[in-house]
Amino acid sequence: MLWSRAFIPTLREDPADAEAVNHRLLVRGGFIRRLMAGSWSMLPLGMRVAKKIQDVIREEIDAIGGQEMLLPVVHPGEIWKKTGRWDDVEGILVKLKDRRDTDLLLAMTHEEIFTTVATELTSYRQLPQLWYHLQTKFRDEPRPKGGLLRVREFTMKDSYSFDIDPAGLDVQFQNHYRAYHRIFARLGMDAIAVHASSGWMGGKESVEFMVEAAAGEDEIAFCPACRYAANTEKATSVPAGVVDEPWTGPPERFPTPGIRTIAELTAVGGFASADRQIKTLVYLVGGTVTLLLLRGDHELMEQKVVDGLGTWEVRPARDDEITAALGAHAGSLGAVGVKGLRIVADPALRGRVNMVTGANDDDWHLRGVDVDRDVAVDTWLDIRLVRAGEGCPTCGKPLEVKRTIEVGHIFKLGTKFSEALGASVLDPDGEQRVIWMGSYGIGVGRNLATVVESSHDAKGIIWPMAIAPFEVVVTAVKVDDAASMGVAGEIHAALVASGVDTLFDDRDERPGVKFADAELIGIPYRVTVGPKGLADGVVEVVRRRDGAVERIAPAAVVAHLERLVKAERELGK
RNA sequence: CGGGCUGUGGCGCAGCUUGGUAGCGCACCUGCUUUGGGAGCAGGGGGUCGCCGGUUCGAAUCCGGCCAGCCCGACCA
Repeated sequence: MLWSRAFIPTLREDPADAEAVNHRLLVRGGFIRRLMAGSWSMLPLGMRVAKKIQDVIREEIDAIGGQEMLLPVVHPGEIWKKTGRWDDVEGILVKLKDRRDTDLLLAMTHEEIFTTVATELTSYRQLPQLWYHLQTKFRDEPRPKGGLLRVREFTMKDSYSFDIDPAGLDVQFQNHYRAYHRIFARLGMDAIAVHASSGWMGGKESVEFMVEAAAGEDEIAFCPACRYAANTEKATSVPAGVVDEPWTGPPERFPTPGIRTIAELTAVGGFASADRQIKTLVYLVGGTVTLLLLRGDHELMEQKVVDGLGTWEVRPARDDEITAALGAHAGSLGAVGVKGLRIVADPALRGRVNMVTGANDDDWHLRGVDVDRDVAVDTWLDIRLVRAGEGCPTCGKPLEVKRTIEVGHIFKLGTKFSEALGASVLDPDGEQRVIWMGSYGIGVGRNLATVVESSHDAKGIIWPMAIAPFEVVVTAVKVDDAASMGVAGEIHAALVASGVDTLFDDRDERPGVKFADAELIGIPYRVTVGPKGLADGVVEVVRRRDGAVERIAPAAVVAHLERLVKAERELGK
């Protein structure tokens, strides 16, 4: 490929609206352009990388028995009504109508349609099956951001497994678990598998694959000692214990004029450190006013409430709802003596005595509260956000909390979709058996972006060989020097002939421009050909990763690069 | 959905307070000189100033509404 003929619109300056590294570098390097919020055009360079990522994914999914298909991106609403998701995922699901006024939707995922295809399965002899496609999804995210990290329209590889029983599902799930690790390794990323909340997928068990990155939106708890890892939506930990000073009598009221926060209360009297307070949050859970109790220094993880109480309708109560329920304002709330409201308490409060909490009377608090004695807890439920430094739930060593990007997610779906859509087979005994399903997703663009987030420097992107848009760029320093253009052209042709993906920078630009562009777009090796080097009988091979330079005879350079490129392509395999 | 900010050639920005000929840098085109880390000189092309309405003799500028985008939060495989 001649650079002079290629459409690679690099920008000298960062786009003004770009914050995330991948956003800055992919736009500046001419890989992508924005059409609207959360919607990006893939330019030639971006498409080259995306294709290579897709090829890696195909190879690994094919290797575990996947069969590629392509399912439609516009679905009839009818099928989604059968599984309940037409109504359940209100918001990000885009609905439309055709000319006959039929309800349609834009696919945000493909469980319904793969399951519809699977209704043709009739016998256990046909199982297991593993089907996948690489297809567009559209999710009307409330807030697209971070370049390619959170978008509305994107390409995803999603695979779906079909088995006669849970044991078969386990096998396919494990196969994906291993295939996903291989995929991320080949993309040059170190992915951590974590237990996750399944969200609206409604599965029984799910594992997310997370890559550490500052631009990430998820946090995971991670134990360096035993490798325990979980999304903080689900992670548990052993908080440092607190030794309570004994208190025998009943709770005692004390005045706290103007005190509204945990921090302010710690200063009153010196007996109410945050870990000796009970934090009382008022929520509406499934329409019911619910008190959520936490240790004063702990934070609520709402997703745990959603998962633990089994409803998506979870929101903080409004001020008027709070005063109607408890007769006081936020800042003076407590659960002592409260009747008729659901009370959910975090286990870190269990057995605690001599605690401080609000008296449900503005400007008054209670001390000497014995949780088990004084609070009518309906449900003990872990609703606490894990923090760095707390004990690992499996080995007790201190946990780390890392900011990460979710690059893949695998779900054990069970029989939810097959039951709703009637996908079943006859077993050896002639009995009708509902098919056990799993679904497994990897976002192509998000992975592309995550590689950039984790592999770049001040000059630009550093692509791993496996997915670099080009593997080598041959840079002619002086295009009106016939000798060096001749040598550069020969090297380019020979590299292409030997199967190396090579770009020939034949543009009539100053060397500085050419070097800067090559570094920005992140090509792993640059061969610099110019009169100065040729006078010494050499060309230069510069490695993008660390800038290492080798001076080498033109006649030897092609074989040398071919060896380097082919070795690096295999990294991670 | 709440808070903050921004919309002016392809990109980055000034001009708006105090209404009166739309400007700068980069990029682009032509010529000459230059050429191993984002060149110099000269000439040139390109803008409904986000949209609609209002005020005014006159609006990029003032007022109102709307739209779009970014950041924080809520939300969210």
